[in-house]
Amino acid sequence: MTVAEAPLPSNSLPSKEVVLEAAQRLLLQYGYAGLSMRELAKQSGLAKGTIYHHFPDKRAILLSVLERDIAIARQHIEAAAAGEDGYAARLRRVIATFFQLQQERRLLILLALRDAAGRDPQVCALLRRYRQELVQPIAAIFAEAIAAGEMRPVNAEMTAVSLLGILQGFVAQRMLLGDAGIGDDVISDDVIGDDVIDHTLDLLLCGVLRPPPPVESTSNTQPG
Amino acid sequence: MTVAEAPLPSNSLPSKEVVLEAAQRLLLQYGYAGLSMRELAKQSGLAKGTIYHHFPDKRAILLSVLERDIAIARQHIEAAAAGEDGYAARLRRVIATFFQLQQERRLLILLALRDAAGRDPQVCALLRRYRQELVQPIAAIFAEAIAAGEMRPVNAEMTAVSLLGILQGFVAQRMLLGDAGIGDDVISDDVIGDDVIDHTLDLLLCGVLRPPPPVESTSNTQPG
Amino acid sequence: MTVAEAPLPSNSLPSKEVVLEAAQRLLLQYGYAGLSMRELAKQSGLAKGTIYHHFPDKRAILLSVLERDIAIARQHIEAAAAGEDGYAARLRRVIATFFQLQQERRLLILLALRDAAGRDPQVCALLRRYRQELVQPIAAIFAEAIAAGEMRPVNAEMTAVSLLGILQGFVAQRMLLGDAGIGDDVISDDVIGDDVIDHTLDLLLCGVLRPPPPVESTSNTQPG
Amino acid sequence: MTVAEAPLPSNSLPSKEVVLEAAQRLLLQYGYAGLSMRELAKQSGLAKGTIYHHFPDKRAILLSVLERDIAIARQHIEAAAAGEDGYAARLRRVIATFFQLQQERRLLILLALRDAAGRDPQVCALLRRYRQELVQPIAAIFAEAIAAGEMRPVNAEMTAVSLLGILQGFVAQRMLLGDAGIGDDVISDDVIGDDVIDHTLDLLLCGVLRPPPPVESTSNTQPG
DNA sequence: AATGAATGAGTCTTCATTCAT
DNA sequence: CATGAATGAAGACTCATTCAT
Repeated sequence: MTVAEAPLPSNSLPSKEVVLEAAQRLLLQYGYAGLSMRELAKQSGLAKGTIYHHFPDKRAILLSVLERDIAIARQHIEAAAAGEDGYAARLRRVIATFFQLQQERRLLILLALRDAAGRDPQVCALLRRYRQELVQPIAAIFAEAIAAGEMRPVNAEMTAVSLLGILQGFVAQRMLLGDAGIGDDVISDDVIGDDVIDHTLDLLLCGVLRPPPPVESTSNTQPG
Repeated sequence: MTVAEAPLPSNSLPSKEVVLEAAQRLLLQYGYAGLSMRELAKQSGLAKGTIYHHFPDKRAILLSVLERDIAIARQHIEAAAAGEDGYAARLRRVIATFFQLQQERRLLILLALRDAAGRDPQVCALLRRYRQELVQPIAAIFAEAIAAGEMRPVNAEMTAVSLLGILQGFVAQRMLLGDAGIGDDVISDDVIGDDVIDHTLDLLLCGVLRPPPPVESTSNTQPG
Repeated sequence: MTVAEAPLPSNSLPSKEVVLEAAQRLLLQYGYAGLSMRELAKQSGLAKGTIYHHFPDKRAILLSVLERDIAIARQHIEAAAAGEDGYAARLRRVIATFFQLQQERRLLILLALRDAAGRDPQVCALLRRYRQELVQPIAAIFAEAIAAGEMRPVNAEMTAVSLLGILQGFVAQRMLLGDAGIGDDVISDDVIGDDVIDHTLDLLLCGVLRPPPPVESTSNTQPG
Repeated sequence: MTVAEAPLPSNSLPSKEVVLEAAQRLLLQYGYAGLSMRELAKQSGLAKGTIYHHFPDKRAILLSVLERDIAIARQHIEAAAAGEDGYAARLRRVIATFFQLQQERRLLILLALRDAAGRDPQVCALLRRYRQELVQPIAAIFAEAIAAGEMRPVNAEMTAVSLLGILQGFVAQRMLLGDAGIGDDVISDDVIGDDVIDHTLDLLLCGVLRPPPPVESTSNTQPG
């Protein structure tokens, strides 16, 4: 433990990181109000007091976890949204990345974090930032495509929010249907399959309506 | 206070209902783990012991609230989804009803209820039922429309889940952006406007892609 | 315990009183900061939670103890200060009463209570009231005597404060010199003797200076 | 910060002194039980561990503060009590010095220190010594004056204790009445005025009783 | 049906203290 | 001489729940 720390980088994470890792897992399972410092200490392998050496209080831990998640999520989503290939391909990457993040890092679901978050303005602000940093790169794709004349002039931001809603909906459904229960210790490995990705992209691009019979007009199918 | 309360049976709700009303509000604000029996008693105007006369424990209260919400939600959504008019009109009613329910009854958001729900199989089962009872009537619309040849042969259930996801996404966004914070005492009265409803229906029906030039073939618009 | 509560009035004190009794003893021993709710519960024979059923928090217990002490102290001191006999006799009663209160009820020493009291404006206010209610009846004696021409025109209130200071000084000395230590479980029974009372009254009345060569008799000025 | 601090040895007090200074302030504010090593470290500008380099434990800090206070107090009071001038003048110096010490050094009030002092025999012994070293030089004045026939044969030690009690009483009153609260950060600068000093000396010397109808002059017995 | 006193395990947090560096 | 990570007991206080009335 004291000698040659280099070869064991995974074992000797700085305590602060260990706490954050455990905290994210527990937050996911029990929510903020249900997160017990005692349990967090146990799972971190540290004494209760030690946690308070690194964080002033429970709330600060939530904020730190959120901050970290925001950074990771933005980085991945932005990378997925970028690219010079077609808009459909970029959207597909975003969708796949979202599901993958959910499985690998268990991030984002924190979007749904509502306990106590509801009362704390600082947490609310972070969640808003969180959402904004996800919405923006996706909205940018739509805006570009619309400008390029490849998409209809829909509201780019609303559309991005809609896409994120769809994705979140599938994630929630999977967690709910998971046989082991939400946030179980044993994380079910079943990824959200390609069928869901295909469906989502297809729906987003084309909608549900029959493509208009290419010969005559069907102009009145559009509402509003 | 004790005498002559009989003549007002309609005004003084049965205690059980009073508790459920208060419980729903508190669950919305603080989540399950954050729901305190003491606070529930105070808000119900009853003694703590009295609550235990009506419910065996805290979990039973959650279950009752969920049951009640399920009934109300199903009833409204089913009514909105029914009708002999066009599919677009029925979908529009569903969308509007969802947002309205959210504002009037504050239901549904419980979909996102995650604390302790994660550990309790009975609560999980209820949430699954909840979701199913919302998805089904919506999926039925899609199935009908597809059978009638008015919609493309998409996966009806996935599409219904997608629609619910979009709706939930907008609700979450509104709560997050509300200046008063999530679950605040003063519930912001701003409904989700017609623009959101229009956008959602339009996106769902038509997708984002440019409609193919109505003269020639549009076979290559579908991705994959 | 349930039947015939009358014959055991000392055993079946209402819990609130039991807590206050124990709290006063512990406050005396350890001060406010040193008062442990756990210890208080143990000494009260109640569970920790039960105490919080009767008092909202630790501070409220201090306030209640102070309130009770104020009432008792005022009542005794006022009774001692009243009377139609000579001023010296009344002062002597006040002095004796103060020492007796100290021994029997262990009150007043709370005058010296300084921990956390220092920070809490409400506690400070109570202590000021405490002091005022002791000072006033004593100062009244001096004021009367001065008006009657039986005492020199000294500042009555300052003189009362001075007398209380002397008394407090002897009490502090006795506690400090007590072989068992301050606030020990075994309360030393040695009262502050008549010699101290005599000394105090003599000093207060006559001062230390040699009386000017007496021309006439002044025999009745000296108590005893 | 680490380099070249040597040339300022007078400005950067030895750490031990810094700790004692901070400790005295905090003891005054919060008492012993309320003194937190964390806060002490912060106010000392040192790490918690460093404090334990200078003192074995918290109790030792209290003892050191007391020792230092005793030395300072004795030195000042003895100097004030000494002198070849009249007894009244020497007493007046003692009284003024006491109040001044209280304001400048905030010492002595520790006399009232009761937390944990009550349980620790060593601390009790120190407090007894403290008191003794204050009482003795004052009692000596009385003893001398009595021997010289300038004062009545009162009990010199009891009288000294009485005087200290009066002084302490005024100090307590000032702290209690101070608008800023006991031990506040902003120490109110208002000294106890000359009126209090005059009153105290007058009362001590002459008592409250009417001086017997003066045949000859006794003008020089009254101070001021 | 309703109450409020009572409980003990639980909450988050701070404590004084140790120790390797 | 100095640090900061670490600790486990203790701090005040809340929890869901029980029960006699």
